[in-house]
Amino acid sequence: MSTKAATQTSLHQKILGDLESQILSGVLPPGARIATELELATAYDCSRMTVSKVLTKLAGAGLIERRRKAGTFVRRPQSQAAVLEIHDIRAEVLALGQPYRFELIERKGRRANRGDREFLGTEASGRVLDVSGRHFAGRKVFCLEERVINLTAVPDAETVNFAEISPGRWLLDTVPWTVAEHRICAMAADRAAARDLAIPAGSPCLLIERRTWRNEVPITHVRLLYPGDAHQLVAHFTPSGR
Amino acid sequence: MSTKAATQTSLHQKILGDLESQILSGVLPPGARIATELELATAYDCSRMTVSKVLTKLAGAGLIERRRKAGTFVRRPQSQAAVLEIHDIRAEVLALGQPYRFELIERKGRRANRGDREFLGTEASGRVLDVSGRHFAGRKVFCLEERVINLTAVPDAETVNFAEISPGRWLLDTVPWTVAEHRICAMAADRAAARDLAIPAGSPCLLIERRTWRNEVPITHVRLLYPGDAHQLVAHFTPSGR
DNA sequence: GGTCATATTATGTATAGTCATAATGAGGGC
DNA sequence: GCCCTCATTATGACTATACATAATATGACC
Repeated sequence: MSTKAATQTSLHQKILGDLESQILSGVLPPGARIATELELATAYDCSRMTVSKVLTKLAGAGLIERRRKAGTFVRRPQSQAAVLEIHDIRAEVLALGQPYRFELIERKGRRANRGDREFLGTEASGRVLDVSGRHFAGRKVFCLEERVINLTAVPDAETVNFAEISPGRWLLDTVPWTVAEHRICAMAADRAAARDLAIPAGSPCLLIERRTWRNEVPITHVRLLYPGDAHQLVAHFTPSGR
Repeated sequence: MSTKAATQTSLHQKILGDLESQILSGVLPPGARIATELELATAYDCSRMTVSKVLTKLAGAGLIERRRKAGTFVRRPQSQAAVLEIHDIRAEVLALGQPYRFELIERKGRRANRGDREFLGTEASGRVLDVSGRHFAGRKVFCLEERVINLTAVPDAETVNFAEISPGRWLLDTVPWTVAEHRICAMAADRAAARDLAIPAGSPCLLIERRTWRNEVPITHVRLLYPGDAHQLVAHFTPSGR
């Protein structure tokens, strides 16, 4: 149609913004039917492709639902999903303006036992590496780490000196994960944990368990224990992905 | 899997899958330059638009970075981000196969005080509504809720009977949020909380604080206290958004 | 009046081009 | 050498079109 005067914001951005704000402001309530691609295309005086791309993006962000023949509908906000950023511990400590240090407590290779098998799956007769250590922020213990590494998947781990580089950091650089599962809960520090964290036994702690895979192959299982109120996870959410 | 629909996966999906696995498997390491759109288009014998859409999607997912003239590069996995699903408490309890009940403890309107002001911002002289209650799973207390609702933004809340519908559910249906911020930490139950949760004082609890806005306007601030080990947050992550 | 085939409609995928924009690199003038 | 200009290049935005696919609406037939 019109050889558009490309101003600062692209038409794509404009349509996206318009629809987004209409949905979020309630002008288009959940369940409402949005104009068809063709109607929007004529309304904005552009081609259907442009509108289609915008709607595809909104659908990907979960704001709308598209059904062939039926049309496009505003989705009811259902399961609230928040993007939780899990930072590298070293970066997190440095961001607080404190000096970082990792201290290795123990490190030993062994055969996988019954407990590991649940994570490692059926083909579970291989060796694993136990690594535990403490992350320090200044003089205070920031977090306690207990890790099991699947040596079948990551044989190189056997020869790494984890006193120099924390296992989390090394793994992240060496074998990036493709799938991760986190479990977060509160628990009381048992005697051993209390000693390592230098807090009273029974104090509340935040436990983050993370299991990571790389292409279906289990890589590592880590338990991070943070002393109670000292640590906070912060998750931020804005709909439609940015 | 062998349904009629699955006979031909779209070219879009194929290219996306190919690139994704090449990046995740390390064939294309971080920093590596990906073939140009035109090269990929000829390689897959398709138009540049198709390749471009795939790359746009991968860029949106944060797997790659695109720079004009320079080309497209594999991004170094940086801040690990996990998608944390925060479910509706009622749905969560029902999913456990337990009967759900919400019990209102207290409800009272008042003027915003200094503590609220931090959240409500400068224009803070309005009224707020304090609501507290308990979510039950069967006979056990599932979670304790303390909420502050900004009555300036949601005047209707004043007349709702929260003994019938939990404030969280009502707000979700009435004023969907556009931005939410979560803070998660562990803390010991104080005497009042211990009484309401029917657990010993000092037991570890998981505290989730959530503040939500709708178009820059603060809506509500809620503290959810879960008895320690009873509750787990589960976050799952797969790169490139599905 | 109920069932099946068909037309219609709206989205989904893909093409082959145009023009715009940003960054790089090469050459020219001082 | 250094700065500036200009051509090159790869992505970015968009068009107009085509055909595929899924779901609904319609109508013929028994």
